[in-house]
Amino acid sequence: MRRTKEEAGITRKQLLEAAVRVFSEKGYAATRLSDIGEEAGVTRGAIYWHFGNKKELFVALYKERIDPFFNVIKETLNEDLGPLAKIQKILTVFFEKFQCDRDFLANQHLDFIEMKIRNEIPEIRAFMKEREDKFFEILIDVINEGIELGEIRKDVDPDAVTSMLATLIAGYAFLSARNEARSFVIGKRKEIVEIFVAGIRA
Amino acid sequence: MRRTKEEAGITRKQLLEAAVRVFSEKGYAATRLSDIGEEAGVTRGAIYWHFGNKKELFVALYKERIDPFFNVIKETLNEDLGPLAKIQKILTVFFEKFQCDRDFLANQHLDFIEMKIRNEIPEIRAFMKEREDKFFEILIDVINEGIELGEIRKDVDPDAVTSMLATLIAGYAFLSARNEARSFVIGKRKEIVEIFVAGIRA
DNA sequence: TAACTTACATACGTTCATGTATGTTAAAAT
DNA sequence: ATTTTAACATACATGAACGTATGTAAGTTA
Repeated sequence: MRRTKEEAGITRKQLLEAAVRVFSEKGYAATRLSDIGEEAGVTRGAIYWHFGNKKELFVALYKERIDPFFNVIKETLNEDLGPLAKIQKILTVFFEKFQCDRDFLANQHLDFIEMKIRNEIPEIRAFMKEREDKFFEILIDVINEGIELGEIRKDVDPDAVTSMLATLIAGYAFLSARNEARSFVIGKRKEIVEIFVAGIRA
Repeated sequence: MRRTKEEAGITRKQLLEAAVRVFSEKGYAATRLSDIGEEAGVTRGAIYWHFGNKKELFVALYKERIDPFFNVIKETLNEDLGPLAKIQKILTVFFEKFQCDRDFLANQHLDFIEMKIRNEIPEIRAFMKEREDKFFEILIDVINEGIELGEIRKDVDPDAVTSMLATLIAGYAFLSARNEARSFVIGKRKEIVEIFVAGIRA
């Protein structure tokens, strides 16, 4: 039964992918390691071999998945666009990701779950905070730039704009995750972005 | 040990109150009925007597708690205000409630939990959808009124405004629930409302 | 090719929460 | 006053999931 290193790597990946699906469907506490094993076509033995235990599987998963999430922002910021257009695009891209990329959605769902077990795994807390802080920092810079260029109202608080962006993303993610058989909120993403932009445009 | 009917009613209430606290702290799967019992100063026996089992306890709790939630909106809508001011106030009241009223936040937390166990309890789904649909209907009317009165831009989609409102509420609730040691998003609620209103004002 | 190790599978023990069955006491009912 | 029953507490049975210990066959190294 002994697999090659390459094959073992594949199993590991399959386990992580299975874990995203099961965790995001059932939540952390309610998923059994046997569920994940079945999804991946192996037994729990494989999980204990690769990750040690349930908690560490989750942490590994979380760390692996969260960076691509933030990279969406980085990529958008590197494009050749004005500050306001960048802000607009970030929201748009996020919303579209939530709608199209089911894996991405499941990933965000993990964040909700993580909320619950955050107390159990303080390690994740710091990990997440670091990235969020950086995200906020960069966005505030962009908004300030927009204000200087006269694209964004001078009387808005950059912190507030960033906060609102975070609120919209979190809210949309939550409503998407509920997936209330195409709740019509999901269909209005373009218009929501428009209203947001109208609210800060100079 | 036999209590009077009055005393039994009190125990029931205390059980529900304990349940909100424990469920919202630990999540559905991770809370033990003994936890709730301890919080309420009784044993699990009392829970089984009053509610039958864990699932039905949650359903009872959810149904009892969700109506006051929507009543916040109703009350605001009955006030003597213009359409735009009503919309603004609804958001403001929600945000303030989330910040000040811990019980209110806990209720919203129940909604997060419900999301995950929804498949197990289809009964709740219809219950919730009914109320949300009504909420949306009323709001759309208010927005249309605002458009007719010239308070709100003629070119915004009332559905979109309502969706955005729901998104902001869900997002703010989520970020409040995370309670990231007063994440500064929470402090920007006034400004977020202002930006939203600016985005739809005629 | 023999010895060793990897990558799992299988079997086992233990914990722990649920639900149920039964016990108990005091309030209602008669 | 006695009987009944409501409102729990206690004890128990069941099962599920975790983690661990052990088995094992195939790769890897010497």
